[in-house]
Amino acid sequence: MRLSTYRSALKRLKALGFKKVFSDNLADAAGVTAVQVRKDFSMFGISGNKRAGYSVDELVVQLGRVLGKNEVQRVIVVGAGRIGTALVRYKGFEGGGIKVVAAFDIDPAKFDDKAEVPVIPIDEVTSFIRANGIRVAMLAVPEMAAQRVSEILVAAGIRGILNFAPIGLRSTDEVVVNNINLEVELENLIYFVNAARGSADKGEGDR
Amino acid sequence: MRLSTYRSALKRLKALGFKKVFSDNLADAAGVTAVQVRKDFSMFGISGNKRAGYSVDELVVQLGRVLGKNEVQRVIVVGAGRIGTALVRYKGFEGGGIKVVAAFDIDPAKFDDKAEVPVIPIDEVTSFIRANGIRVAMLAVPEMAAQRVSEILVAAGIRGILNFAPIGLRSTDEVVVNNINLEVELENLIYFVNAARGSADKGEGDR
DNA sequence: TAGATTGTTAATCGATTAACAATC
DNA sequence: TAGATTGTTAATCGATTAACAATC
Repeated sequence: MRLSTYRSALKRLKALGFKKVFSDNLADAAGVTAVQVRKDFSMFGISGNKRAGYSVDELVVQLGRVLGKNEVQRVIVVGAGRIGTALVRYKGFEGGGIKVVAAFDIDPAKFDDKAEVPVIPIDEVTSFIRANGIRVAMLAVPEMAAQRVSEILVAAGIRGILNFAPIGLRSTDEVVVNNINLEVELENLIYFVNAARGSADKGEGDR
Repeated sequence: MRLSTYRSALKRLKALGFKKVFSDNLADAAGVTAVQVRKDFSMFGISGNKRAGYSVDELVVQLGRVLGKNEVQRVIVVGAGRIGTALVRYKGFEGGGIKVVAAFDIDPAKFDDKAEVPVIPIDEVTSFIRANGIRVAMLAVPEMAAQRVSEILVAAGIRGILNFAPIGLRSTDEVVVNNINLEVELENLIYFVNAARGSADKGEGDR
């Protein structure tokens, strides 16, 4: 599913002043081929104009529709360590209709009720999720805690987890998990770099 | 290329006390099927024992060999903001033969020569890369700077970039790029969560 | 031996690409 | 009209899975 990637690329093209885009502009910006763009769009009923490509503004709306961007998505961050804090402050979410509404931690030294994004005791995460109808969480707790915390989140009603703990959590019927394991990503990259060094193999960085 | 994922899963199993693993242990831990594990292994000439699976210690060595883990990989972090700092301090790299040797930033307030991982002026990144033969960098600078900085890195000799800036950099003959766009990852997850809500569709988090 | 497991060959599935018709 | 572009059908490619032989 590359629609989010297209949306991200489209925002950049729009910032550059594009009013219309052709499938190969988007392909370039997203790192795929023009045919892939058109095929992906047609699968979601997004269509352009034969000779004039796609209107940027219309495309923003159409991608937003498919991706459920009509309303702001409220998410929480669990674990207010360095990665958790970076996620709370991440600028890239702001323009994208994603709002981090709270962070949770076990360490009292990190609690902060007054902050723009409050840091709340982890004990209160279940009631917070229920009271606010939160469905998506970013998980940035230590490896040891990840499994247990994720179970608590799912029990409370979380249906999607973006997991930064270095332990592959599994998607189930109840929850969709997207794992980002930084060591795996970096190690994989190093593998391709080394492979490229030896052979004339070009190699591409995963995903 | 899932070998890094297997290696990560294997380390966890080892920590749990496993001396031997079967392909389905690894499959479980890595989130794939047992046949995929065996096929992947056989493609890289990694073999086990018919009735006794794989010796954990031997497998560690064999995966290490393929992944080039005989020597410590030295990497740099470019951009010492919140994400950059989180990467510098990331615990998960330590056990994995990856060492962050320096961070770079443009802001003098962040410079720190004495730190365990020094923060060095970005002006010195080219000479540092050349002097130390660094080949891999993690890029965590603002979107605006990402393209330009990446060109500087490649010119200096970097051959692999793990890019956290929200702009898709392209792999070329000179450099392998692995992009991690947090907004795209999260938005994609939200899409699957919403899809699962409506239909009985289960959905899986990309990659 | 019977059962469990690896490793491989062939079949299936899904995704990408090639080719091209439609049309602005 | 000619040329550029979309959208789709069919062909290709690669990856996953099914089936099973080998063997500890």
